[in-house]
Amino acid sequence: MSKSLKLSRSWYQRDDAVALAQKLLGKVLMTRINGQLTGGIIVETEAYQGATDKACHAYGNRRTTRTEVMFAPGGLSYVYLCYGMHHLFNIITNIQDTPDAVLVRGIAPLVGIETMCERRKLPKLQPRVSAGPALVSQSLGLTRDHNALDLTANTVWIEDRGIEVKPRQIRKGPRVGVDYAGEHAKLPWRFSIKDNPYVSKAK
DNA sequence: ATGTCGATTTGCT
DNA sequence: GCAAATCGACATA
Repeated sequence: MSKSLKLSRSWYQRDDAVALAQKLLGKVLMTRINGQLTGGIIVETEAYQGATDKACHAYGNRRTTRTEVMFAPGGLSYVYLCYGMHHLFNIITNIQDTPDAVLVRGIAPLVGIETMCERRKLPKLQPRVSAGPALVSQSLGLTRDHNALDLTANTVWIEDRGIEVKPRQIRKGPRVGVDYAGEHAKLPWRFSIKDNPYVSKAK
Protein backbone atom coordinates (compact mmCIF):
# COMPACT_ATOMS: atom_id res chain seq x y z
CA MET A 1 0.00 0.00 0.00
CA SER A 2 1.27 3.44 -0.90
CA LYS A 3 0.87 6.29 1.48
CA SER A 4 -2.43 8.20 1.13
CA LEU A 5 -2.26 11.19 -1.16
CA LYS A 6 -5.16 12.84 0.67
CA LEU A 7 -4.39 16.03 2.58
CA SER A 8 -4.83 15.47 6.33
CA ARG A 9 -7.02 17.36 8.74
CA SER A 10 -3.99 19.09 10.22
CA TRP A 11 -2.81 20.32 6.81
CA TYR A 12 -5.83 22.62 6.61
CA GLN A 13 -5.41 23.90 10.16
CA ARG A 14 -1.80 24.92 10.29
CA ASP A 15 -2.00 28.09 8.21
CA ASP A 16 -4.32 30.96 7.33
CA ALA A 17 -6.30 31.28 4.10
CA VAL A 18 -3.77 33.52 2.36
CA ALA A 19 -0.94 31.03 2.86
CA LEU A 20 -3.01 27.95 2.06
CA ALA A 21 -4.65 29.50 -1.02
CA GLN A 22 -1.16 29.53 -2.55
CA LYS A 23 -0.23 26.07 -1.33
CA LEU A 24 -3.46 24.68 -2.79
CA LEU A 25 -2.35 25.55 -6.35
CA GLY A 26 -1.27 22.26 -7.96
CA LYS A 27 -3.22 20.10 -5.51
CA VAL A 28 -5.98 17.90 -6.94
CA LEU A 29 -9.60 18.43 -5.91
CA MET A 30 -11.52 15.14 -6.10
CA THR A 31 -15.16 14.13 -5.74
CA ARG A 32 -16.97 10.80 -5.74
CA ILE A 33 -20.62 11.66 -6.31
CA ASN A 34 -23.29 9.24 -7.55
CA GLY A 35 -20.54 6.70 -8.07
CA GLN A 36 -18.65 9.00 -10.43
CA LEU A 37 -15.01 9.76 -9.65
CA THR A 38 -13.93 13.17 -10.95
CA GLY A 39 -11.14 15.60 -10.18
CA GLY A 40 -8.94 18.40 -11.39
CA ILE A 41 -5.77 20.30 -10.62
CA ILE A 42 -6.46 23.51 -8.70
CA VAL A 43 -5.15 26.39 -10.84
CA GLU A 44 -6.91 29.42 -9.31
CA THR A 45 -7.90 30.33 -5.73
CA GLU A 46 -8.94 33.30 -3.64
CA ALA A 47 -8.35 33.77 0.09
CA TYR A 48 -11.07 35.09 2.40
CA GLN A 49 -9.32 36.01 5.59
CA GLY A 50 -11.85 35.66 8.39
CA ALA A 51 -13.35 38.28 10.66
CA THR A 52 -11.10 41.16 9.55
CA ASP A 53 -11.70 40.82 5.79
CA LYS A 54 -14.60 42.93 4.53
CA ALA A 55 -15.02 40.67 1.50
CA CYS A 56 -15.42 37.57 3.70
CA HIS A 57 -18.91 36.32 4.50
CA ALA A 58 -17.83 36.00 8.12
CA TYR A 59 -16.53 39.58 8.37
CA GLY A 60 -16.94 40.83 11.93
CA ASN A 61 -17.61 37.25 13.06
CA ARG A 62 -21.02 37.33 11.38
CA ARG A 63 -22.75 34.05 12.14
CA THR A 64 -25.66 32.98 9.96
CA THR A 65 -26.96 29.60 8.85
CA ARG A 66 -24.79 30.02 5.79
CA THR A 67 -21.55 31.10 7.47
CA GLU A 68 -21.69 28.78 10.47
CA VAL A 69 -19.38 26.20 8.92
CA MET A 70 -16.66 28.83 8.45
CA PHE A 71 -16.14 28.85 12.23
CA ALA A 72 -15.36 25.14 12.33
CA PRO A 73 -11.75 23.93 12.41
CA GLY A 74 -10.10 23.74 8.96
CA GLY A 75 -10.71 20.79 6.70
CA LEU A 76 -14.43 21.14 5.91
CA SER A 77 -16.19 22.22 2.72
CA TYR A 78 -18.18 25.44 2.42
CA VAL A 79 -20.55 25.42 -0.54
CA TYR A 80 -22.98 28.30 -0.87
CA LEU A 81 -25.44 29.58 -3.43
CA CYS A 82 -24.29 32.71 -5.25
CA TYR A 83 -26.63 34.99 -7.23
CA GLY A 84 -29.44 32.58 -6.46
CA MET A 85 -28.19 29.99 -8.92
CA HIS A 86 -24.51 29.13 -8.72
CA HIS A 87 -22.82 26.87 -6.19
CA LEU A 88 -19.38 28.11 -5.09
CA PHE A 89 -16.96 25.67 -3.44
CA ASN A 90 -14.65 26.78 -0.65
CA ILE A 91 -12.19 25.09 1.66
CA ILE A 92 -12.36 26.01 5.33
CA THR A 93 -8.88 26.66 6.73
CA ASN A 94 -7.22 27.71 9.99
CA ILE A 95 -8.24 26.87 13.54
CA GLN A 96 -11.69 26.83 15.12
CA ASP A 97 -13.42 30.23 15.42
CA THR A 98 -11.09 31.79 12.85
CA PRO A 99 -13.44 31.81 9.84
CA ASP A 100 -10.97 31.66 6.95
CA ALA A 101 -11.89 30.10 3.63
CA VAL A 102 -10.31 29.54 0.23
CA LEU A 103 -12.52 29.78 -2.86
CA VAL A 104 -11.56 27.47 -5.74
CA ARG A 105 -12.05 29.42 -8.98
CA GLY A 106 -10.52 27.12 -11.58
CA ILE A 107 -9.39 23.51 -12.03
CA ALA A 108 -7.73 21.65 -14.91
CA PRO A 109 -9.72 18.42 -15.41
CA LEU A 110 -7.66 15.31 -14.65
CA VAL A 111 -9.90 12.42 -13.56
CA GLY A 112 -13.29 11.49 -15.04
CA ILE A 113 -12.99 14.07 -17.78
CA GLU A 114 -15.94 12.65 -19.74
CA THR A 115 -18.20 12.88 -16.71
CA MET A 116 -17.10 16.47 -16.12
CA CYS A 117 -17.91 17.40 -19.73
CA GLU A 118 -21.30 15.67 -19.49
CA ARG A 119 -22.21 17.56 -16.32
CA ARG A 120 -21.38 20.79 -18.15
CA LYS A 121 -23.26 19.63 -21.26
CA LEU A 122 -20.18 20.20 -23.38
CA PRO A 123 -19.14 17.76 -26.13
CA LYS A 124 -15.41 17.91 -25.46
CA LEU A 125 -12.79 19.21 -23.07
CA GLN A 126 -12.33 22.98 -23.16
CA PRO A 127 -11.76 25.73 -20.57
CA ARG A 128 -15.51 26.33 -20.26
CA VAL A 129 -15.74 22.98 -18.49
CA SER A 130 -14.17 24.27 -15.28
CA ALA A 131 -12.61 27.76 -15.59
CA GLY A 132 -14.74 29.72 -13.11
CA PRO A 133 -15.96 29.11 -9.54
CA ALA A 134 -19.49 28.06 -10.48
CA LEU A 135 -18.13 25.86 -13.25
CA VAL A 136 -15.78 24.05 -10.87
CA SER A 137 -18.78 23.02 -8.77
CA GLN A 138 -20.88 22.05 -11.78
CA SER A 139 -18.19 19.91 -13.36
CA LEU A 140 -17.46 18.12 -10.09
CA GLY A 141 -21.15 17.63 -9.25
CA LEU A 142 -21.01 19.80 -6.12
CA THR A 143 -24.17 21.45 -4.74
CA ARG A 144 -25.41 22.75 -1.40
CA ASP A 145 -25.81 19.09 -0.40
CA HIS A 146 -22.02 19.01 -0.13
CA ASN A 147 -21.73 21.88 2.34
CA ALA A 148 -19.93 21.24 5.63
CA LEU A 149 -18.46 17.90 4.53
CA ASP A 150 -15.26 16.56 6.06
CA LEU A 151 -12.53 16.84 3.42
CA THR A 152 -10.75 13.82 4.89
CA ALA A 153 -13.78 11.60 4.11
CA ASN A 154 -14.70 9.94 0.81
CA THR A 155 -17.04 12.33 -1.02
CA VAL A 156 -14.91 15.47 -1.49
CA TRP A 157 -11.20 15.56 -0.76
CA ILE A 158 -7.89 17.01 -1.93
CA GLU A 159 -4.79 15.07 -2.96
CA ASP A 160 -1.14 15.99 -3.20
CA ARG A 161 0.05 14.20 -6.33
CA GLY A 162 3.42 15.90 -6.25
CA ILE A 163 2.60 18.55 -8.85
CA GLU A 164 5.03 21.34 -8.13
CA VAL A 165 4.09 25.01 -8.51
CA LYS A 166 7.04 27.32 -8.02
CA PRO A 167 6.51 30.77 -6.47
CA ARG A 168 7.45 32.42 -9.77
CA GLN A 169 4.62 30.58 -11.53
CA ILE A 170 2.02 32.12 -9.22
CA ARG A 171 0.15 35.22 -10.39
CA LYS A 172 -1.23 37.42 -7.62
CA GLY A 173 -3.96 40.00 -8.08
CA PRO A 174 -7.13 41.49 -6.60
CA ARG A 175 -10.11 39.25 -5.99
CA VAL A 176 -13.01 39.18 -8.43
CA GLY A 177 -16.45 40.62 -7.75
CA VAL A 178 -15.76 42.08 -4.32
CA ASP A 179 -15.88 45.81 -5.07
CA TYR A 180 -18.25 46.22 -2.13
CA ALA A 181 -15.33 45.49 0.23
CA GLY A 182 -13.78 48.94 -0.14
CA GLU A 183 -10.02 48.97 0.50
CA HIS A 184 -10.03 45.23 1.06
CA ALA A 185 -11.14 44.71 -2.54
CA LYS A 186 -7.64 45.71 -3.62
CA LEU A 187 -5.77 43.12 -1.58
CA PRO A 188 -3.79 40.75 -3.85
CA TRP A 189 -5.49 37.60 -2.58
CA ARG A 190 -6.38 35.99 -5.88
CA PHE A 191 -3.79 33.43 -6.87
CA SER A 192 -3.44 31.55 -10.14
CA ILE A 193 -0.97 29.52 -12.14
CA LYS A 194 0.40 31.76 -14.87
CA ASP A 195 -0.81 31.05 -18.40
CA ASN A 196 -3.02 28.13 -17.40
CA PRO A 197 -6.10 27.95 -19.67
CA TYR A 198 -8.34 26.89 -16.78
CA VAL A 199 -7.90 30.17 -14.92
CA SER A 200 -11.20 32.09 -15.05
CA LYS A 201 -11.65 35.15 -17.21
CA ALA A 202 -12.47 38.01 -14.85
CA LYS A 203 -15.22 40.09 -16.38
C1' DA B 1 -14.78 41.95 -29.46
C1' DT B 2 -17.49 44.34 -26.10
C1' DG B 3 -21.75 45.50 -23.62
C1' DT B 4 -26.16 44.64 -21.32
C1' DC B 5 -29.24 41.75 -18.99
C1' DG B 6 -31.82 37.94 -16.67
C1' DA B 7 -31.87 34.04 -13.47
C1' DT B 8 -33.19 33.49 -8.40
C1' DT B 9 -31.80 32.41 -3.03
C1' DT B 10 -29.81 34.46 0.98
C1' DG B 11 -29.00 37.87 4.16
C1' DC B 12 -28.90 42.63 5.63
C1' DT B 13 -31.38 47.32 6.18
C1' DG C 1 -36.25 46.11 -1.17
C1' DC C 2 -31.72 45.33 -2.86
C1' DA C 3 -27.14 43.52 -3.73
C1' DA C 4 -24.56 39.52 -4.06
C1' DA C 5 -17.23 35.69 -4.09
C1' DT C 6 -21.49 34.35 -11.66
C1' DC C 7 -22.45 32.75 -16.16
C1' DG C 8 -24.43 32.55 -20.65
C1' DA C 9 -27.58 34.53 -24.04
C1' DC C 10 -28.16 37.99 -27.02
C1' DA C 11 -27.34 42.54 -29.16
C1' DT C 12 -24.55 45.59 -31.50
C1' DA C 13 -19.86 46.56 -34.17
